[in-house]
Amino acid sequence: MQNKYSEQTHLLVAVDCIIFGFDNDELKLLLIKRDFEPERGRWSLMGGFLQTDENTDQAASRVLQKLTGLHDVYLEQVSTFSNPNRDPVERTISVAYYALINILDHDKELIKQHSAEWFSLTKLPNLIFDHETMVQMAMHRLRYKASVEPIGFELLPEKFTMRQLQKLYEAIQNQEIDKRNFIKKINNLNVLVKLEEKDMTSSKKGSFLYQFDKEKYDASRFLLNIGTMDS
Amino acid sequence: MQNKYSEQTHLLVAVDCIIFGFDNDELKLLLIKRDFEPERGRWSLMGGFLQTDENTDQAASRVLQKLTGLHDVYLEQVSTFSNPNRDPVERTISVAYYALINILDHDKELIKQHSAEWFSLTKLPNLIFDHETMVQMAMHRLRYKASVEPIGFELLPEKFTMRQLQKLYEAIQNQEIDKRNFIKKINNLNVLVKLEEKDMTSSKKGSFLYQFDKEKYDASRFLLNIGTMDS
DNA sequence: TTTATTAAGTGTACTTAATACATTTAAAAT
DNA sequence: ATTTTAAATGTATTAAGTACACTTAATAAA
Repeated sequence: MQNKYSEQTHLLVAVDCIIFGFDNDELKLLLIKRDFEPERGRWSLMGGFLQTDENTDQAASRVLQKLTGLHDVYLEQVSTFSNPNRDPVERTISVAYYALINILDHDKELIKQHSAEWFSLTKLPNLIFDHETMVQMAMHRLRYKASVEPIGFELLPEKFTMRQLQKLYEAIQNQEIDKRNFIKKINNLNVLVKLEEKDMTSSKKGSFLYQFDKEKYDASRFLLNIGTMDS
Repeated sequence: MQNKYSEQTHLLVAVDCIIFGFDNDELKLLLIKRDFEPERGRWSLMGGFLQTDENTDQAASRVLQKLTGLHDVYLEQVSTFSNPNRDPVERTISVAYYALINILDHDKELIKQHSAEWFSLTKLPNLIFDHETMVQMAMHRLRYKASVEPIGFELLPEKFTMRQLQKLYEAIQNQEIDKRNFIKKINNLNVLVKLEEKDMTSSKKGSFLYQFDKEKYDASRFLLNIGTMDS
C-alpha cells in the first residue's frame, strides 16, 4: 500500500457558520466585521480553517464557540462551496454550517472582540466571497428542517409563550399564521408542557409559558408540519 | 494583503458518487470493485480527487462520466465527510454526490474496465471507509427530493408506463402505493403527457406510455407529494 | 370462433387535515 | 367602576388523503 496520494493537489478546507438568532419578531444573523485580510472592513460569516485533529462538525463547533462562548449548540451542515476562485488569497473550499442559538445567550465580550453584530435577515449588508449564497442555502434548509423537526425551540429561551413560538415560525416561514390554527397544530404535536407561570411583560393579562419536552417528542415522534397553514 | 494562508494545513479533497439506477422493481447502486490500493478487491463508490481547475460539482460530473460515459446527469451534493482517519492512506475529506441515471443508458465497456456492478439497494456488499453512511444519507435525500420535485423521471427511460413510475416511487419510498390513488395524484400534478403509443411487453392489453413534460411542470409549479398515501 | 388469461384502466365513499373566521376573558391602569 | 390590552378559545367549511373492486382490451389457447 502506498504511503500517500502524493501526486494530488492539496488545499485548504475551512468552515463558515451561519448563526441564526431570534429577536422578538425577526430572525437575525451574527456577522463579523473583518479586521484582517483579505476583505478587511467588510462583513462576513464567522469561519476558520479545519485543523488536523478534527472533522468539520468539530471545527464548526469550535469556531462558533470562539465567537459566542457557547457549547452544545445546534449545528447542521448545509453544503460545501468549492469554486476555484472563491477565495482570492489561495484556493480554499468551505463547508457551511448553520447554527441556532438563543440570542440572549452569548458572550458579549467575545462579540465585541470580533466586531460582530446581529443583523436582521431582511437588512443584511453585502457579504464577502460566496457568503450570501451560503446564507440563502442555510435559510432554505432551516425552513425545511423546522417543518419536519422541532428545532425551532433552539432559537427560544427555555420558557416561552405561544405568541413567541408563533412569531418565530412566522419569521422562519416568512408568512403570517392564524393564531388559533397555530395553537391547534402545536397542541396536536404534543411536545410542549404548559407551565403554571405566566409572562407578564407582554400584556396586562399575562400569557402562559411553555417548555419543549424532548421526552414527549421522542415518545410521540410526530412529524411536524408547521407554517403551511393559511396561504 | 498576504499571498497565502501559509501556516494552515493543506489536505486532499475528493468526491464520491452514489449512482442510482432503477431496474424494473428495484433501486440499484453502481459500485466499483477496487483494483487499486488501499482496500484493493473491496467494493466502494466511484470517486476521484478534486482538481485545481474545477469545483466539486464539476469533479463529481467528471468522475461519473469516467465510469458511465454519460454527460448532463442529475447530480446533487449530499454532504461532506471529514473524519481525520476516514482514509487510512492520508487525510482526505470527501464530498458525496448522488446521481440519477437511466440504468439502460450507460457505457458497458467502461463499466467492465472499472469492474463495476449494479447492486440492489437491499443487497449491498460491505463498502470501504464511510461509504455506507454516504449511501444512507443519499437515500434519505433522494426520498425527500423525490417528494418535492419530479426528479424521479431521471431514473426512467424517456417513455414509461404508469406502472413503471409507480414501481419507481414505491422503491424510492419503500412502501406500496394504491394504483388508483397514485394515478389520481400524478394526473393532478399535470406534468405528464400521455402518448398514443403503448408498451406491449408487459401485458396482452398493453399499457400507454407517458412522457415527462418539463414545460408543463414549469408552468404549473406544483409541489409534488408522492408516496405518502396509504400507511 | 369461442373461451381463457393477464395486466391495464377506472370511480366513489369515507376519513383526516387544513383553513377561515370573531368573541370572551383576565389582569392592570386609570 | 371603567377602560385598555393582548390572551385565550371553537366551529363550520373546504381540500386532501385513503380505502377499496370491478370492467376492459388485447393476446393466446382451445
